[in-house]
Amino acid sequence: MRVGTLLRRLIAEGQVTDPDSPKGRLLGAAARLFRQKGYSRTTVRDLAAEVGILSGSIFHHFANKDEILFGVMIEVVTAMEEMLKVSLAEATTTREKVRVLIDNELLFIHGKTGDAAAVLIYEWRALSEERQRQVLERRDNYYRLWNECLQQAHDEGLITVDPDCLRQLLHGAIVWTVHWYEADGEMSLEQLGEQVLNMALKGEP
Amino acid sequence: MRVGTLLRRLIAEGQVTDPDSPKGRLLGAAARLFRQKGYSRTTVRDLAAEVGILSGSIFHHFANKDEILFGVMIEVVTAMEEMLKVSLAEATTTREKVRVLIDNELLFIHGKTGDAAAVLIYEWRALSEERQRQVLERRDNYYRLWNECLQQAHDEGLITVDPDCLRQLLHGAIVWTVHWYEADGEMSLEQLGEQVLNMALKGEP
Amino acid sequence: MRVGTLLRRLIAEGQVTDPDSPKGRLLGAAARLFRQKGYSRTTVRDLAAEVGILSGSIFHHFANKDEILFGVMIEVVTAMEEMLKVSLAEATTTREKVRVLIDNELLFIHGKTGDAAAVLIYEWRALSEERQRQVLERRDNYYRLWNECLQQAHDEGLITVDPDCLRQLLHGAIVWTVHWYEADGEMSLEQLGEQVLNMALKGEP
Amino acid sequence: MRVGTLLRRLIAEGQVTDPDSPKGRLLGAAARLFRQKGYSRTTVRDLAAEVGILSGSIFHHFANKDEILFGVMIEVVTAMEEMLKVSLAEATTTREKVRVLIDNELLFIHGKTGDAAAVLIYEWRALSEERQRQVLERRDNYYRLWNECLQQAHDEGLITVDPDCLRQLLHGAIVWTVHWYEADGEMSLEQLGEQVLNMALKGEP
DNA sequence: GATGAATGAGCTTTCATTCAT
DNA sequence: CATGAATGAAAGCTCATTCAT
Repeated sequence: MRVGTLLRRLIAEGQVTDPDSPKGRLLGAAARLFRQKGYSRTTVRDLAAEVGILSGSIFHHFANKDEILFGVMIEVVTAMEEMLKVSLAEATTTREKVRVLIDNELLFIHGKTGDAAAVLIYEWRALSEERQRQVLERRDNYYRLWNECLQQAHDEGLITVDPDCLRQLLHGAIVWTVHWYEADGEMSLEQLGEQVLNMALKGEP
Repeated sequence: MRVGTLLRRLIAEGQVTDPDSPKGRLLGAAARLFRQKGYSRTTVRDLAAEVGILSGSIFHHFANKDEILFGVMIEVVTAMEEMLKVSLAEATTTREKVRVLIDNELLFIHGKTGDAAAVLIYEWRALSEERQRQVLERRDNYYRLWNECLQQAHDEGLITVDPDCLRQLLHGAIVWTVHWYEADGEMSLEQLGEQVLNMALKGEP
Repeated sequence: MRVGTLLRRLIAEGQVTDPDSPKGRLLGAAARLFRQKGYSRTTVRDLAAEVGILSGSIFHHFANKDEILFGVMIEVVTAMEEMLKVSLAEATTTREKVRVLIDNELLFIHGKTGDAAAVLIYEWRALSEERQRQVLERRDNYYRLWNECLQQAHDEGLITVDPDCLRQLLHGAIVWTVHWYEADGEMSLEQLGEQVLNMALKGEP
Repeated sequence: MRVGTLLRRLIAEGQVTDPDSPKGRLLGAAARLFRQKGYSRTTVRDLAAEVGILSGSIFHHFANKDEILFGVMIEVVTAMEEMLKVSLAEATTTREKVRVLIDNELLFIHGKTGDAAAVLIYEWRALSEERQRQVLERRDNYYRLWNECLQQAHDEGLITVDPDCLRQLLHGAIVWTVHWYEADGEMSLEQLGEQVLNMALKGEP
């Protein structure tokens, strides 16, 4: 399944905001600016200017700035989890599943949702504690999917190191690609996924 | 050589500020607070309170807030580079050298300089562009050391993937440990280093 | 005559808005909220919410917020004056008339119109100057009725102090009951009226 | 004892702010403006302009606008209570004491503290609930002095009505003078006090 | 009539920075 | 060197009012 297809479903379910609605355009601009300049250096006036409205109008859609950050984060983490579930269900072997873990994350980081994903990772401390808890719930669900999968790989001898430790190391390696990988460079996203998979799995084919 | 020994040398050379001087205490507090709350959410008053002076007095030591952030970053990046140089010189085999790359970075992230290292990584966008350039120079020197070393490992067949790509993946994996590795947990820093090394090098123990 | 009877007449005459009409319900809610929270701390949205419409719709009934405050004030001051006229006409002796002055005011402050009466007294400065003038006219008519009556009482030797001064003192004493008198407490409104009358008239039972 | 003498003592004790200090000048201006335009229609910019500083500087002296209102109120209620205590101690007969109750209040309403006294009375709802409690404590102390005194007058047959009710009626009559009494008019403040005393006490001189 | 998104001026508050003492 | 009051620009947010639907 393609990400686009899933997003349409999530929009229909109300879990993700339609990017063509005023609120959705605001979230998109927020993701872009928060990533570019950081949350606290982005003013609501910047945000408003980006979507062509006035600063006061923002507060028709969000109660405060924190809620915008929350919106960006919760929607992308939701989409990541849902997409991962669907993709894992489509994979047959454990090896394929591990590949799915990696590719799914790379897809969200370097696809259209890249800004939101980067914000989710790098603006964590800027979110109010109460809302951190809500995002955390979702993120834990997502991590659980990783853990189950890597545990299975460990049981089958595909990997030898502690699955929990490996998850964190891989996650770090993938997340960091935000800073250097260029989608339109020499290496395709698939090749990058393969490199990471190689790092994850000892021996092979 | 221990980090402490090196730092004393760098202090003597004026490349790093004596942490017992007023300016040094300020930098230490800045590193801690910038990491904890983020640069823009840390006020100059917070900083002053942390070291027991009043906000106005800070500007006897630094021209502005940006210069404080710069101070934190430039000193840690300098120390990381210098320490890496020394440690690499002490290593004999290429394998050992790769290990040194990893351990050196882990040491800076989880040792006494951890706060500054985290700030270097996560507050990059907060630094003014002109000073970013200055830090970048140093960081490029540091990366060059990694590249040379990994290139050699590649030439010797220790690693098979593109050294540049591997460097970034490893760097990401190591940097991310900031978020999950606990120095006083079950796993020692050395064991962690070994895990990363295993991930880096195909084949043997 | 009862207040209710008079109000029906005033509604028929168009001097007071029917409290069951949308506009009337708005005025009632405004009186309540303006008294409770004060005019400037009551938002047009609060008002709309109270009567179950949306904020924009308010401006079909009133040109602006100031006009709502004016509506509350002018209607209650009108009713107070009209009611006082009727009641004075029904009184025979001067003593009875003074009693009517007092009771009429107490009735408006502690009856159904209490909120509006309190707003009239305590939100004076919030009203635009131009509209203050209009309310002032009515209020002066009302005061004239007091003055005439107290002057008569003075001429008859019922009171000895300056009628104008006495009017203000009594008015103050009555208005302040807003803050402490409880209609469902031990003292009936009539007993309260008697206490005030005693204060007003020297001498006899 | 004169009010000025008492205020000097209270300033020395730190219970009242020196009106010549920056903070004191701010409180004076706040009392004036809050009375004139109402608390919520007075902006901190108005306040700053009134004392010739910039709006930001206000927050060196007060944490927020609410604290300014609190400052105005708590200082005047404190002074009223302290002044009343001293004056009551100087009075010999009960009749004199009742006169002191009245005169003290008139003095605060029409003297230099008049603005603050008016704010205390008319901006009550604008104060945050937590701080209302603190002012309430002081005000209750003040009312207790009234009650004790009027109770004594009742025991001695000077007054016949319920002391508690009388206190409220008198208080209302006095407070309302804010709206009509002019210190530079025909009637002196002493004459006004006498009128109120006459209203309070049956029988006479 | 009612809606509700948008407006835009204006609010309180924050904060890096300055400077006379 | 340290102080701390003052600065002033800019922040997040509020809210009466408008208007196309």
